[in-house]
Amino acid sequence: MDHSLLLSSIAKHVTLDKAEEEYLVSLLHYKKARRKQFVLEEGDVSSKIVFVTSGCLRSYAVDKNGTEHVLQFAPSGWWIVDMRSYITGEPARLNIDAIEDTGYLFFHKADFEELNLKVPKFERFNRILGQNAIATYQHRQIDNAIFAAMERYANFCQLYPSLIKTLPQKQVASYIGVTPEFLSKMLNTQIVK
Amino acid sequence: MDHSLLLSSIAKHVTLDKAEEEYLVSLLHYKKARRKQFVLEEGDVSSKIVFVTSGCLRSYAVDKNGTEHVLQFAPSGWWIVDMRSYITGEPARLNIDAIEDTGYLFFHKADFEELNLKVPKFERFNRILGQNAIATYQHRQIDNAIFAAMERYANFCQLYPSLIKTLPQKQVASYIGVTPEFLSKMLNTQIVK
DNA sequence: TGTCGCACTTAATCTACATTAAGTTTCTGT
DNA sequence: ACAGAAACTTAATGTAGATTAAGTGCGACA
Repeated sequence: MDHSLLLSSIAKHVTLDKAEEEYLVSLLHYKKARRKQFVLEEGDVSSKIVFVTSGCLRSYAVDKNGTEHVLQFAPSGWWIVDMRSYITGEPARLNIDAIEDTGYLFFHKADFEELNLKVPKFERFNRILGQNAIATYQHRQIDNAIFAAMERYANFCQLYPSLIKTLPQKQVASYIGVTPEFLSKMLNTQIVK
Repeated sequence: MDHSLLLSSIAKHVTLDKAEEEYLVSLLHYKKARRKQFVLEEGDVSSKIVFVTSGCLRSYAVDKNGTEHVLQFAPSGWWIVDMRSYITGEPARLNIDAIEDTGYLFFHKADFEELNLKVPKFERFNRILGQNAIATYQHRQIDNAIFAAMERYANFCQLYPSLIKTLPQKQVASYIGVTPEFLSKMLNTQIVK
């Protein structure tokens, strides 16, 4: 289990001392998920906070026809959780699974909360992380509200230049909110890029 | 200027002592906005964090045809900000204006940051507030992805039972992501509620 | 106290994107 | 190395919701 990515991501915002780092690391768990394996299934409680170290996870919701709608990709360095379920203990509405073989670190809820109480700098980090997440959600919401499918695709390419190369097209379609058929047509009809 | 709503909303999550409360209050400013007045205009920098005490604000983005898309309503007790602009100092993509005459408290960015550094309990409050906001954004995103317009309307009625009575229908239409014409037709065609 | 603007309605027409279906290609597991 | 399953494509048809346009009712301000 390699914590360096997590620690360096924390170090961008706060400076933990040796003891704090060791304490943090002592609460950390590591797991692997093979391609297509679930990290969280809709209906279960999201009782972990997950940080991806290798590979890629995705979160998605399923509509009444069974169609999947991707909300987020989490390549290495990203956090992922069903936040409502985490906070309230209600069953999750999101599924989280692995797009490719993935390694991830996680905190159990009780440990994460304790860490916030005992290490104020960690709480600061999480306050800042929360603000950044809000900024990201607001922008996604604006983009979805004011842009047509083609522009959302262009946005996606800019936002995830690395993912666009490795991700199956149908995952991208699901993220930008169109069917794979429509995305295919769009890309082969219009002169793009 | 009345801080009681803000203080009681903080008190739900952390217990500030007298000195901390006084310090917080000393950094607080109060303003009124008349109906239709801007609190933030697209292109300006969102350098305040706003907490509504009376009336109602809204945030919205404008598409290339000039159509407004409401992202959030902020009745009393709610916070509102263009978070990316607040964090980075970039120009805001959101407009924030008053739906009716509104009173609001706000922190300047420098004061808000200082308060977080000096009062760890305030930072805890903001960490929790951030988590709650993320939960809300995730749910809105799921709803938009998997529900049709009529279901989004029903959701809205459940989520904002007070607003649905006072808000002009066109604002509701803009929030749920349809035209006023289509919402009107939907409500008068289908047997609702 | 009237009128001007704005919220709301109705209805015809239009369009971005969905659905269905069938065929081709490219992975993936054994 | 091969079989089956995915991913991708193409194209015909379908539909939720947009656009345009015209008209009604009401609340605010001169």
